[in-house]
Amino acid sequence: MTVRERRHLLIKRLVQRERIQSQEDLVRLLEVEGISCTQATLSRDLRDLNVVRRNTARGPEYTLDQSPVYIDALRKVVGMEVLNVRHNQSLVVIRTMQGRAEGVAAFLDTWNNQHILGTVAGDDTVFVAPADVMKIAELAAEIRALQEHS
Amino acid sequence: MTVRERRHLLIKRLVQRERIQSQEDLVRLLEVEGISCTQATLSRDLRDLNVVRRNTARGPEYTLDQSPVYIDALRKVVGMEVLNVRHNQSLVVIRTMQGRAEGVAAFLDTWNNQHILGTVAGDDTVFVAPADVMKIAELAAEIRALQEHS
DNA sequence: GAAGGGTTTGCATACTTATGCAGAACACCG
DNA sequence: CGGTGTTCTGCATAAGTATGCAAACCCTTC
Repeated sequence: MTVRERRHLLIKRLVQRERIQSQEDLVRLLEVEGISCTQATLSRDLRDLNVVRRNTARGPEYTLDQSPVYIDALRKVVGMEVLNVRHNQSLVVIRTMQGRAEGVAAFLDTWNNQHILGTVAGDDTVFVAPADVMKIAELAAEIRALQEHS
Repeated sequence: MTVRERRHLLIKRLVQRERIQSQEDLVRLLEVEGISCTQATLSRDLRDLNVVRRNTARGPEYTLDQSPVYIDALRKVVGMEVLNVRHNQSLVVIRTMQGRAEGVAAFLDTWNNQHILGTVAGDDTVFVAPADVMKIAELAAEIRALQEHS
């Protein structure tokens, strides 16, 4: 294991456990752990490690960028709840497990898919309004694709 | 609607549709849309709107910070799949809907909860190893709390 | 519509992060 | 080992972001 790899491991740990508000903060924390490097190196490390600087109520804070992880897990879970996906000329209708429609709709709403205008959920049925009725088959296919990941 | 609110709406739209690599980029895009302001104002807006600068393969890029949204949606969905949560002195055992254990475990793994050491999933059962057996009741309670959101 | 109090903004600049470049460290080979 | 190509790092500094302060703006109330 190279110096760089060891440093990366430690950065990942620190970033999850400590509140790090700047790269200089991190330089100091690493120093305490016996690893020394400059801010310039960390700038590159953080880029490579996919660490983002988010703005929390308590000021800036570096954290691992987890959205890609979350969305994958979500797809997995949601995919299992979807029983079938059908559509007519203007609406996609999703049948889900009993009581799961709301959860599936919540996912679709945050999915941020440009083809989705909006959703409404009953108990085991979700209506999805397409942004463009001409692309409705395409949208249905994208939703069906969710099932393939489960 | 105030100038500020209008600008915020537009920022949210732009940030989703365009590739914005710096606040100066955004100043220019807003200008095109007929809204003019300085970088300083945007710095404050982006903080307030919870926009983060992530490092993509194509360089820095501003996007809405969606992890809090995703995690909420996830909790909602996962909460519904959990039937009950019990524990002994060293393990938390979650019973889920048939076939849902894997999804629940995937969530727990990405949940990034310090009390969780690891998980294994069967078909309708998840075993959760606590980081510290002394805090196991606490961990079980946190997992149970997931159900309350659904 | 003037006074008063809170909010928003731009300016100037402090602070923070990113990067070109040159040298150091490393890895691979003969 | 010694040579050679690659990766990594620090330095100096460019590029980008945040912020104190004063002025502008925007409500409310009279």
